[in-house]
Amino acid sequence: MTLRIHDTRSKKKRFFTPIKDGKIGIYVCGITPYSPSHLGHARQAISFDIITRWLRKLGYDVNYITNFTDIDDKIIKVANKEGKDFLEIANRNIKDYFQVMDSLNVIRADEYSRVTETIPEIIDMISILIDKGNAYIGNDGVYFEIDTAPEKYGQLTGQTLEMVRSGAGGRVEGTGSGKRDHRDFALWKNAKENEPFWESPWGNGRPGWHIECSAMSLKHLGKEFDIHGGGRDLMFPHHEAEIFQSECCIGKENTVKYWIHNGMINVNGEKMSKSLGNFTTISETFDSVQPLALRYSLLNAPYRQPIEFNPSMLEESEKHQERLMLAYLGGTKLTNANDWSDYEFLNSASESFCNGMNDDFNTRVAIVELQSVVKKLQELLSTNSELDYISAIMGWLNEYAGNILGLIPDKDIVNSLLTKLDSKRNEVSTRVEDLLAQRQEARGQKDWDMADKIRDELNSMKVVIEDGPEGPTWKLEN
RNA sequence: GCACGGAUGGCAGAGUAGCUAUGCAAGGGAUUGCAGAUCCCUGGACCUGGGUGCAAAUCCCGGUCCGUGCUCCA
Repeated sequence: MTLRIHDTRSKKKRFFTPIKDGKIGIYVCGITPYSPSHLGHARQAISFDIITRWLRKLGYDVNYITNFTDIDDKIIKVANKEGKDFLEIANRNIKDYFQVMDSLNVIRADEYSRVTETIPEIIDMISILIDKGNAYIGNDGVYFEIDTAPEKYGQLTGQTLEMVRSGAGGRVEGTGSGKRDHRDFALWKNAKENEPFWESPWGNGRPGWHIECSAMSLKHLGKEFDIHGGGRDLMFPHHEAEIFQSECCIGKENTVKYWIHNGMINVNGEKMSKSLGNFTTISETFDSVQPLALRYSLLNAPYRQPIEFNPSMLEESEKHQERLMLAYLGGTKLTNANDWSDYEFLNSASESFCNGMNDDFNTRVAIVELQSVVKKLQELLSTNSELDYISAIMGWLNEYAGNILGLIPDKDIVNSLLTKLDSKRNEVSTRVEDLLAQRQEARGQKDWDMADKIRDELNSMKVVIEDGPEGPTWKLEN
């Protein structure tokens, strides 16, 4: 089965073929770093992390570019409020972004382009648009004139000029500013007092919201590239504005081959967003859940579906992720990872997994396969037999749960986890074995009160007892 | 209002025509003194009204409800 991708522009799943053989350019709209990252950002980052991981797995040479919009009204607002430089605010939040995304096992993009480092390219692009007659200079900035390319309206959202012209639900902003038409959008905003600015042929100012992505994708990926991504909420106006700017500037249509949009995170049926104030930051979430469990829960639905966020969904993921880790650590202790091609069960799991991923990156289908493989591993571990099979499963897990889904931490972390567990275990081992022997004696005499008392004591040492057919075993709570 | 998308068991969530999704939760069983972990089994769903088909959760039309976008947003 070959890869199919749902393309927002054509509104259907299309078989994927790159523009250039073997190479893929992908640009994803990043964040405006005016506050710490919330779960919506995690969903976006993880969605495209999975997409690039899978494209690479398919053998493509992927160039993954994303950005920080590090100058913007909201950043300025926060900066003024705190009496700090706008870049200090941006950098602080970018630092937070990297920190949480690293712990979510998001592989870093090849480039994190920044608006403040792309000003010359942005100015070039605006100049071209003015020269070509697509943009005009208003009294407070430069604007793109929609009427110069009306056929490009509604490319992603299906809206027509007339619809928006006629009312937009009564929420049309007055032209007010230097705009000729309320649908025109700013390419360059003249600086007001006490605002950061850059020099330009049109006076001191800064870029409008949409132009930076057109300029940055052009700068890093060229005039045409394969995939442009971002959150669903960016379809309009942001991505449609990009289509206007890029296509008019470059003089070509369809400069992006596939448009990919990830779904939103909902809270009580409503989109999580900064403006509604119903957001949970990623680092907050880590107080109650392991980072990889959060990752798991975000992969538990296909990237385009909305995800309803609530505590029980996190609990369930935590359970699954813990089960995966316990089984994985158990296997790691016993044997090394190995090739799995001799095992029919694992081959068919791979096949279903890959079919799911090739069907527009359906991680939910992939996770079902993962669950069945983990179950198999638990089964083998509980009987402690078939080491060859276990090592084949470990190989499978490294590839699919690790490299593709990113649910297994780095080898170093796994090893340190194991040694940490071991050393802790050694620390308490003598004492535990001693108590355990006493408990066994009590149990032999059917002195259940005594036995349970000892068990309570062990529990208070964070030691969990599991009585089995071959006597009790114990482990440390993490 | 307009555009786009969605409606599946208690919950989460796959599935574009015919065959058990899956997981969590629930119930039963194995194991156990109890507990836990693990294993086995069970029940339970396709918003609504029409249509097409031998056959529809799946395709078509109408309705209802919900979400997103139309304003900053991942």
